[in-house]
Amino acid sequence: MIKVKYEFAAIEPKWQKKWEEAKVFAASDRSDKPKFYGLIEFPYPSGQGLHVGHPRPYTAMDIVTRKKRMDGYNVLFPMGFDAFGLPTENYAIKNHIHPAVVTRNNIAHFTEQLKRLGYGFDWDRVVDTTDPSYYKWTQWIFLQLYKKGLAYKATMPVNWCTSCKCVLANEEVVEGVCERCGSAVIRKEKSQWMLRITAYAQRLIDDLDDLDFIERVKTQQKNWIGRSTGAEVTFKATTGDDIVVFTTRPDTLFGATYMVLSPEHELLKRWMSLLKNASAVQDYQRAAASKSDLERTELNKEKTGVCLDGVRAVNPVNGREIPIFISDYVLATYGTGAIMAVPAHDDRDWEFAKKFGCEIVEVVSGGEDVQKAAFTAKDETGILVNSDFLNGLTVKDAIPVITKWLEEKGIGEAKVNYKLRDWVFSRQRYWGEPIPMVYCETCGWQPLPEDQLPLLLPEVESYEPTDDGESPLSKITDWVKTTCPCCGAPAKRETDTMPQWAGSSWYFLRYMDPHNDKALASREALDYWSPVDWYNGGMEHTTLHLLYSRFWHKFLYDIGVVPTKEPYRKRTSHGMILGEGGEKMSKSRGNVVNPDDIVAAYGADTLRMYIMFIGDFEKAAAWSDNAVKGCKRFLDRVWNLAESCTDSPDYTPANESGIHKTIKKVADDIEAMKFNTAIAAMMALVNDFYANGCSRGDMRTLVTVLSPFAPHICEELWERLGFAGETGKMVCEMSWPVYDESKTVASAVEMAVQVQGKLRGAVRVPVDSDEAAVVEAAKTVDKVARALEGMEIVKVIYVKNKLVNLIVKPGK
RNA sequence: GCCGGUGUGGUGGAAUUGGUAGACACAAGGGACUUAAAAUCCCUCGGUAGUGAUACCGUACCGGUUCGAUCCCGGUCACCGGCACCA
Repeated sequence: MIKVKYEFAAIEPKWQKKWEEAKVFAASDRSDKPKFYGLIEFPYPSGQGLHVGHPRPYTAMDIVTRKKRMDGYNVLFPMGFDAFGLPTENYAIKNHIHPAVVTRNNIAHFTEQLKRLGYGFDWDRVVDTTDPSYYKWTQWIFLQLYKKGLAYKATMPVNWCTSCKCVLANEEVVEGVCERCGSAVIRKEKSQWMLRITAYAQRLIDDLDDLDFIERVKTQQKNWIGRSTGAEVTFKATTGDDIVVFTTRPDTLFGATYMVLSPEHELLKRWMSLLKNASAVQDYQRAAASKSDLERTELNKEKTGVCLDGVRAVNPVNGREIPIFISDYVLATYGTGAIMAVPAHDDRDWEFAKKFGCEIVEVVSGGEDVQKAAFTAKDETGILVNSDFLNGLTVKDAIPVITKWLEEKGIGEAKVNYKLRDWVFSRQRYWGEPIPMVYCETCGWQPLPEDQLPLLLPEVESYEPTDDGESPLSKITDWVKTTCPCCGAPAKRETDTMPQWAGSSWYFLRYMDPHNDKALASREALDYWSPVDWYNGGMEHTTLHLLYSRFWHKFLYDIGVVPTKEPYRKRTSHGMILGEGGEKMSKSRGNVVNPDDIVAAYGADTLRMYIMFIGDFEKAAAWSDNAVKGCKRFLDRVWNLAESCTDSPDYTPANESGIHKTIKKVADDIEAMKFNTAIAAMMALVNDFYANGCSRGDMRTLVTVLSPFAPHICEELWERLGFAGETGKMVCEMSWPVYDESKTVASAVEMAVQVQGKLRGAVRVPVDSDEAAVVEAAKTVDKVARALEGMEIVKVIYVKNKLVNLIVKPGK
């Protein structure tokens, strides 16, 4: 047999061209077939081009959708580009090229690279978030949000990235620094457009229950939304003002021995003139304001604060007067920005009380001495003490009693709080969707009439962000100056743009009907394709893109635009591809692998095979150049089989059982995203073909089941073996082969024989042999016979077709 | 600190979720072919002892349940991811 290496460099472009010409991957909007919508996260078209991380999810979903087509589904598998954003803008600034031009070039480069990998995308449905015919609808959705009161302008302390010169959403701040550039994030008072995602907090939690999302995505989203139940309680200040606090432990109200307000609390302004230590209070406020988020959290070891001298509060349950502090361990942005402190039963309050000498009163017994440590258990171990009418109750029972009491007295009520904050939606940058709002001195903020959409980004000379925190658009006076849609008087446009997450929050809807200029998509298309059946993407988007897009979708559902309350039925996630040493790939480490190089050296099919064979799809995996060669070797071996196979259309008897098993195994593994074991099964089958010889019939099935993974070589083999001529179809248009369950089981099985639970040998017996026959056969095995010598069998454990375990004791 | 996950040969990883641990690959070693190299093909490949058949040990560590544990339970350690003063 002559061993040759197949000419992937000629074969791959040939089939890519044929697929494109025949439009085999175009989704049909009308079909009798069931629909399947498979989605991967569309890339940001960066100047560096495709990274080897990209092909992992893309190849996986390409395999899933190719398989679904073979199963008879009408498949939608689209691709697009999430092209607004800072890197393009920064590149444009540096090189004096318009971001739109940069984007166009990058998209062209990405498209070329993606096509070289042989993906079955429907290229007629490409979306680009920076295309005015696309962002018209992003703006339209914003206007609907505004009309329903879910978009509002508010002045508040926001996260400000000192390097990007731009505000960030809470989700974009990671460990106190900017998620993108790693620079320090500070608090800055700014007037911002906000989206009221908090209005959907409960539904975003509840509706997870019915979704087929991997568990860690669900828990991560729930943790991020951070629901907690408790009560809001009003304390009276000695000035007569109300101080409202939120607590999850209303049962400990009798143990509240002081209060703490956040340094930003608004009552402080009102009280300032009454305070004898006003200057110390103001110093503390200033110090807290100038701290970055990072400093504020880093310094969490040592509590700081100032006691107000001149105003005190009254505990409403026992009438005791208690001091009020300000401290930055109380956050302005959570609950009411004020707390009642119960040092006996809260670690933070305890620590603060020790430092400032506050009284520590035990109100829940069952723990250690509360003077030595806080007792925080919320379970049945604690019994209320020193708490008047609550005494003797468990914590669990006391909570409803005290809550009811507070409600009856009109000083409190049950309350649910969320960690989730409203979404800061303005960015002071150029390369984003303009926010379609106009400010009029007399009418206030007015939405742009929908017939004026899209509101186009104007041409500017400089995209440079400004140091004063204004968007570059603010300098385009011609564009800023407009008239009020309401009264016609001179007015100004909003000059901030939308964050990158805007366009990606609804793109999957546009794929359903990408060229519609009357609506974001037609009702028929939405009804037919919704929801996305399977969405694969990165874990890093769990609390950003995935949460935002669920929110927008729920809103669109509420206003009757989309037919489903959730956008995605199933969500899976892939692990990262690391560099050769197991470290993250980066230019500075010099361990970046360029997919183009791999395609040039080994072909796209080899890259696809390797990236799927590399390991567990959900886990991170380190790149290995050597292991790539193993996959190339496998494809060469498949190629060479076609030269040597017999003409028989039937399965070779020795291969038959293996073929049936492999058809089933590969199908099951694709569904479970266990691509590595699917490939292992095909490798084992090919090893059998080499050992047993193979027929044209064997090859027909092998090529068919391998085709979703390595589509180019399989099309070529399909043609060369004559199947293209016989069927008039490409292999990607064929049906998935059927397997015969009865033939997946061999006629004889090897069963393990154990004595006292220890493996002593194996017997080959007919399938489904009964216990007695197997035991008799087992006794003839040398090692078993030796172990049974002088023993009496007292018990037999028999597992059909698996093993037999003989339990013995010394005989006579 | 809280939540979630992982720990298996020299390496990546399998094991139908309680039933023969190490499939399939990579690397390594030996051999064949070759003037030579590459490629290809064949053999070995968890550890210890033994020429050998074989025996014992072995899935991070300690213990438990079971005829039988990589899998279940309790405890310990290590690493990874998320959240982090959220009242």
